[in-house]
Amino acid sequence: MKGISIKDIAQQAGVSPTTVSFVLNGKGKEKRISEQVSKRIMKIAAKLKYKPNQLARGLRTGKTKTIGLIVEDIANSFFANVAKVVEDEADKYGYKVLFGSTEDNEEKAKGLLEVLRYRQVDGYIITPTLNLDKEIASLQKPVVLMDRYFPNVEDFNYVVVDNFQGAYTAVSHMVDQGYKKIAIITTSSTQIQMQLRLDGFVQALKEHDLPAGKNMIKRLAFDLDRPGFIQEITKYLQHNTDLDAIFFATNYLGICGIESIRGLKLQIGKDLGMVSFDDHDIFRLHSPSITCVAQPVEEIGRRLIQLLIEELDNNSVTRAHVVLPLELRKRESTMMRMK
Amino acid sequence: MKGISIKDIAQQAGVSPTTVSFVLNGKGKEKRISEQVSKRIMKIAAKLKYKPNQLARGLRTGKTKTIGLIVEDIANSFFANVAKVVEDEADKYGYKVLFGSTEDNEEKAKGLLEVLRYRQVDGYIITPTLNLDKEIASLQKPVVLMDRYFPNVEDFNYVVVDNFQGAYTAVSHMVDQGYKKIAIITTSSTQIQMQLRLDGFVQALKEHDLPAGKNMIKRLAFDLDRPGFIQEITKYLQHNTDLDAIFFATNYLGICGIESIRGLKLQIGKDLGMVSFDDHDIFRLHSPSITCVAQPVEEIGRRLIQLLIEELDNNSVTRAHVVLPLELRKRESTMMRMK
DNA sequence: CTGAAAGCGCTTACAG
DNA sequence: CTGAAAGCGCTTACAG
Repeated sequence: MKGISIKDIAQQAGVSPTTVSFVLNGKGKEKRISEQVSKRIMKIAAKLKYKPNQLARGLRTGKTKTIGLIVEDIANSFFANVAKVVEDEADKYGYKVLFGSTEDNEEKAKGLLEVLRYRQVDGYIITPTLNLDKEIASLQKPVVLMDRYFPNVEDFNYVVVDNFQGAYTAVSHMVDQGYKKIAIITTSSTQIQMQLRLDGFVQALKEHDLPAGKNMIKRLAFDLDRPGFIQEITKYLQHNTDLDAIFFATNYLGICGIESIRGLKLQIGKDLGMVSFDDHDIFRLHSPSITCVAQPVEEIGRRLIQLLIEELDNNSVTRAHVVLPLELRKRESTMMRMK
Repeated sequence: MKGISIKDIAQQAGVSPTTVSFVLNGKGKEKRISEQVSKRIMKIAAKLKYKPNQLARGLRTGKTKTIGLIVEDIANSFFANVAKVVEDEADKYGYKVLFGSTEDNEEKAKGLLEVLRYRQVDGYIITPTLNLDKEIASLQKPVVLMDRYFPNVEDFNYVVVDNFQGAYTAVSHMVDQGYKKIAIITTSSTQIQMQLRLDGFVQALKEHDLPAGKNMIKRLAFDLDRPGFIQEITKYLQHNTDLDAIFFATNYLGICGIESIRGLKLQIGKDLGMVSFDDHDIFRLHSPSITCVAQPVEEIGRRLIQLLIEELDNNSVTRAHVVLPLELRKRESTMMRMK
């Protein structure tokens, strides 16, 4: 059970632990340890397969080389894909990732922050829930927000996508394709990313002089389960038979939307056009395939780590607000309008 | 930056750090600390929002309350879903999860083990790559394997599914549905879980007196990317036009299979039946929907943590080999045979 | 060129 | 009933 410690090496090399520490941390030259001694120490360390105890090091230095990643739901493909990139990128800098899912629940998020805090993580990547700004501000460590941010708080780094532009682009594309009565199905969340998607939707309708009244906007409680979403969407579609296209504000709404529309025996693209926010394997493979505005997952992950590492390494406190564009992926669900 | 330590509380309470430690660890009674003192300490700790430094505690006790989770690919929906359950379950016992993806690459896996080891994780859940048994055996901490195991090594706990039965069931179902020339598309991996799926496939064919020759088995290099898989599958199908059904041995092969078959303008279910190992949102939503044998993700996650915690808490060293059944989900891809 | 010593924040065996 | 002290394995300011 007991591992090799610096003491063991010191003993075998006939020097002090101090010297071993210097050499192993590459400070041999700086501290003017003789070549001989350095080599001897290195050799012994290698032979014994010495691995520094990160706990002890962390306790002493205050650095754990660990990043806390808080997402909404690690099982959701968007977050899982970002997590993968984050993991890879963090690894390049010697950091490991502790993760947790909030389910977008405030209390769960606070619990996660608390746990990560007393595990002394060096920095955080956080998909915040509502009202989490105070908690985050008290973290005293580098933080980068993802997916959403606090519109009233300038003081956090973040990497998000241009939700307004994404929604606007999606809806304009539908208009170009000949759809005229376009509704949005979104969640009841008042968070900024959802608000901006709604704003982009409304703006696009207005600019094209299309009806943008209340019944073109359907908000669903975001704590429903899949059958609940499907039921609600189905009901809405049944009561609004004059619609000719739907913009779904998240990928899971889009997926539930497909099931709802098919349940009603309507043909996607022909009877009812659709675009979803956020891509998903399903959208590419479904027939008809589903048009979407896709998030640049790779770049999101890379920028998150890049910002975090910058602050971690340089101790610089630059505030960066990164807003990445979305990409419209035109597919069959908006290509089959019979006009 | 500096947090509240046990010393601060001791000072304010006018007692020693020892006493504070006893009280805060619920050993007040056992150590016969007076009610008065205990209450005073608790109150001060609460007021100061004291959080024990896990690093220091870990250094002293050798326990970090951290589990290392090594999967093949956290972005793959199966592993992402298991990770979610593992996270939730671990949380119930006060454990956090450090994760990493191996890409089924031996060297990457070894690197991960090394990192987790010197971060002193208390236990491991590992999706092993080939030849990782020596490394794992040297871990000196509780380990539970998932998804696959080492057939020659009895000494590890594991939670897997009954791959043989799953493949056998899938193929038998196809036979029942009237398909007669059934091929398997699998990877070139020689790992046990893939071998058993192949064995189950062959066994089912033999029992039904169906051709089970070499050209009914297509193995693909597992390091191909998506277009590579699609190209290879397409080529295989073009050269074997007499097949009437395919069993795909993993969900990503199934997904690529859908694309390949559609690229060839064949109708799934009618021209070519298909079943995939492992369910996926896509299979449920695709039209036609895709029959699969599904893994019990929830139960896998629960059993993994249960086994690990058992060993962690009781220090018991029971060897448990859990083999869970798969569930055949009959869908349209095996329902449309014209006979 | 090298080392003794202090200290990070805990826990626990020992002493009284 | 309570506390002084040692120690987990490191790093680093200080001394020589």
